[in-house]
Amino acid sequence: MTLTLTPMGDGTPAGDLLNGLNAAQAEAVSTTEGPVLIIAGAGSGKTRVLTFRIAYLLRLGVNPSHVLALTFTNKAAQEMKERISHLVGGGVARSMMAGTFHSVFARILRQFADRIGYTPSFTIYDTDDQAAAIKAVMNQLGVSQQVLPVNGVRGRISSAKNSMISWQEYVRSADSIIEKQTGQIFEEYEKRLAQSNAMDFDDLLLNTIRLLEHHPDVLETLQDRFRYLLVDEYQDTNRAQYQVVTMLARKYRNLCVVGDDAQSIYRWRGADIRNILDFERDYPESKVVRLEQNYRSTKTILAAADSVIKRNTKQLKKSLFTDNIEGEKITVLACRDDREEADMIARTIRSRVEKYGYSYKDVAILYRTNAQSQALEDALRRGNTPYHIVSGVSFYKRKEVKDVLAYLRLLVNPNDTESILRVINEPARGIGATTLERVQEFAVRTNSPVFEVLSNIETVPMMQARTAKAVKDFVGIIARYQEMMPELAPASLAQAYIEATGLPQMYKLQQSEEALDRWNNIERLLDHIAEQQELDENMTLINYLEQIALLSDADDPKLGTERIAMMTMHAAKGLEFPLVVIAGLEQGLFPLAKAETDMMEQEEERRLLYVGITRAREQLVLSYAERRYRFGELVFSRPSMFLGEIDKDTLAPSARSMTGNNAREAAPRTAPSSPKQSSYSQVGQGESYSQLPMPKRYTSVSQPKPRGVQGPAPEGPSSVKVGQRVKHPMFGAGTISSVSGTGQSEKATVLFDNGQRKQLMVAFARLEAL
DNA sequence: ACTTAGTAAATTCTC
DNA sequence: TTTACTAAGT
Repeated sequence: MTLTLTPMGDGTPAGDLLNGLNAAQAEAVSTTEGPVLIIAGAGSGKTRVLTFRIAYLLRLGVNPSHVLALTFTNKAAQEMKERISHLVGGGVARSMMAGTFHSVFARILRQFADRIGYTPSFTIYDTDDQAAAIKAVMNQLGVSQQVLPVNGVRGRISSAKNSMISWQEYVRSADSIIEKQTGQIFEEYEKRLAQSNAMDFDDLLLNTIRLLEHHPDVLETLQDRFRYLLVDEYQDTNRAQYQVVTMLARKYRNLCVVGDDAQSIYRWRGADIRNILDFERDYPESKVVRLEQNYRSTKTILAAADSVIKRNTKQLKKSLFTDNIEGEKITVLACRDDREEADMIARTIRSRVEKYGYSYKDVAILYRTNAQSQALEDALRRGNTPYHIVSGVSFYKRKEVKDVLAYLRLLVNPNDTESILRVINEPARGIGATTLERVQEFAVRTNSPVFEVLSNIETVPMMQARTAKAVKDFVGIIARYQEMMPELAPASLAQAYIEATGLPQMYKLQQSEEALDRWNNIERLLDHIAEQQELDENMTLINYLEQIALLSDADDPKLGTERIAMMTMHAAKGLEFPLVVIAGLEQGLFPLAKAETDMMEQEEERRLLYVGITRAREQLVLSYAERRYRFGELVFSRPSMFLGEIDKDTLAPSARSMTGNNAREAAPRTAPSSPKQSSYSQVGQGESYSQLPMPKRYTSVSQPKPRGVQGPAPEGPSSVKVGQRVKHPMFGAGTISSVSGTGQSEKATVLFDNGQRKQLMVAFARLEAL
C-alpha cells in the first residue's frame, strides 16, 4: 500500500483513513486520546474500526511499540496485524504488541520472571496439568477423590484466582468442609507450582498483577511502553484482566475498549459484565461511541436476532439497523431424531449450495455442545460433503503428542514436576508407582524439586540398584540435551532428543495400526517445530511451547478452506458466514437444562443464540430433534423456548419433512415470556413442533421433572426425596440423606445400610424405590 | 512392575 | 458411547 497522503477527512496525514467510514466509526477511529468505550453491535464493522484506529494512530506518528492490542484469540491478533500492515506497511506494524491477555502477559512475565521468583523458562500448565497437580496434592494430603472430585476443586481454585483471591484469603473465608479442604489443597497446589517453576493460565494474569503491584518501576516501564491500549471483546474480560488493564492505563488513560454486552457469553468462566457496564463510571471523562449500523446481515436475520435478545432484561440500550436487503426467511427444520436432523441439515446445505451458488466454505453449522458434532459428521460423510470441525487443540491433546511436549518442556524447565511424572516411565523404564511415591515424598520432606531428588537418587532411602540406574539414565538424557541446547537449533535438537528418549521407537516397534498412528503424530509434531522455526529463525523452544500452550479452538488455521465449518457457538464468536445452520434447538440442550430455572443462566444462553444468529449474513436455518441419543441412550425433548421468541414474521413456512404419525398439531407447553406470542404453531400451516408423550430425561419448565429413580416397573418414574428408602444393585438398601443439583446432574447422597455413604448421579445410578 | 479386565462415571462452554 | 480408574493376575 502506498503512502500517498491526500489530505482529506480531518486534514491530518491519517485523515484519508476516515473516508468510507460512517460517522460513528470515524469518531471511534479518530478519538485517539483519553478513554473511549466503543459499543459495537454485531456486524457493525468492529474489526475494521479497530484496525483503522491503530493504523490512524501510527500514521499520526505514534511509535508502534507504544501500542498494545489485546484480543480474544491469537488468530484475531494475527489478522489484525496483517490488516494494519496493509495500511501502514509491515515494518511499522511488526513492532506493535498484539495478542491475547494470556500470550502478551506470558511474554512480559518471562522478561521480568526473576522479579517474582520464577526463571524465564517457566512452564505454562494447561487444564490437564492443573488437574494432575491437584490430584497429586490430594494424594499427598490423603484426601479422597471420591469425596472431593478433582474437577470441582480445580473449578473452585480457578474461580478464586479469577477473582484474585489468594489461598490465604480463601482459607480465611472458608466455612464449609468442602471449602476448608479446598483451601488446604489450594495452598499445597500453589507451593507445588512454585516448586515446579510453573504457572497455570490464571497465574499468567495474577502474577502480572503481582508484578505490577509490587514493583512500581516495572509498572512505570510498562505504562510508558504501552501508552495506547486497546481491548477487544471487553464484555468477556474477567476481574483479573480488568485489574491489569486498569493499572496499565492509569498513567496515560489512553484506553480504548470495544465490546457488546449482548454478546457476553463467558460468564461461566469468570467474565464479569460489570467491566463494560461500569466503564463510564470508572472513566468519567470517557467518550462513548455506539456502532449501530449492521453491515453484515439481512434485515430478516437482524430482526430475528433482535426479537430474541430483547427478552433479556439487563443490557445497554442500543438499536441495530441495517440498509441491507430483506433477504430470505429463516427455515426451521423439525426432525424426528438427531440422525434425521443431521441428514436434513446435510441435504439442506447441499441443495442451497446448488441453488444459490454458495461454496462450502460459505457455510457453518453451529451447535451448543461438542457432542452434537458426531451425528452431523456421520451425515456429511455419508453424503461425501467436505466439512471441518473447528477444534484446533485436539491434535495436541493426544497422548503421544502430550508426551513429546512434556519431554520438551523438561528440557527448558527440568523442575516441571507434572511433566516428569508424565514421561518418566514412558516408554517403560522400570520406574514404577512405588518409586515415584518415595521420590515425591522425599522431595516434599526435604523441600527440594523433584528433578533434584532424581539427580541425586542414591540419597533416597530404599532405592533398588536397578531402579536407581533407570532413574540415572532418564536424568542423563535430559541433562545431555540440555547441554546441547545453546549449540543446536530447536528443531534439530528436538529431533535428536526425542529420538533419544526412545518414545518414537517404542511405537514404531509395536507395529499395530494404532501405534504407527501415534508414531506418525510424533513425526508430525517434530515437522511442525521445523516449520515454525523456518517461519521465524529466532524461535526458541520456549516460544514454541508457549504458543502451543496458549492455543485455542478458535485459532484453527483450517477455516476458510473449501469445507463446511462446524463448531460450537462459543467458537463462532467473531466469525461470519453467508449461510449458518444452528442445530439442536431443544429444551434441555439449548438452553441447557440448568438454564431453565436460573434466569442469569437463561439470559446467557439467549445471548449465545444471539451470537449464533448474528453470524449469518444471508441465510439462516434452525433445527431441532424430538429425540436424540445421549450417553448412548434415547432421550426425548421438546423444541427450545427460544424458537417461540423469534419474531414469527422472519420464519418461513417450511415444508415439513417429517413422516408418518407425528405430524400432530400441538403448541409447546413452555410458557412464552411475552403474551403476544402465545404459540408458534402458526409457523407454517399444518406443521407443528409436536410434543412427545413422555420426556424422559430432559427437564422442562412447565412439567414436573420425571427423574431417574425407577420404581419396580421401569415406566413409573418417581423423584428422589430426602429420607426415601432406595435399593442399589451394588450397595443394597439405603436411605437418601441429601439431594443436590437438578435434572441430569442431580446427585443424591445415600447412606447405605452397610454403613457406606455414597454420592450418586441419580440419572446413572440404577436406584430402585423401596 | 506391568498388563488386562472390569466397572463407574460422564457430556457445556475455555485462555 | 467412550473414557478413566481400580483390582487382580502374571
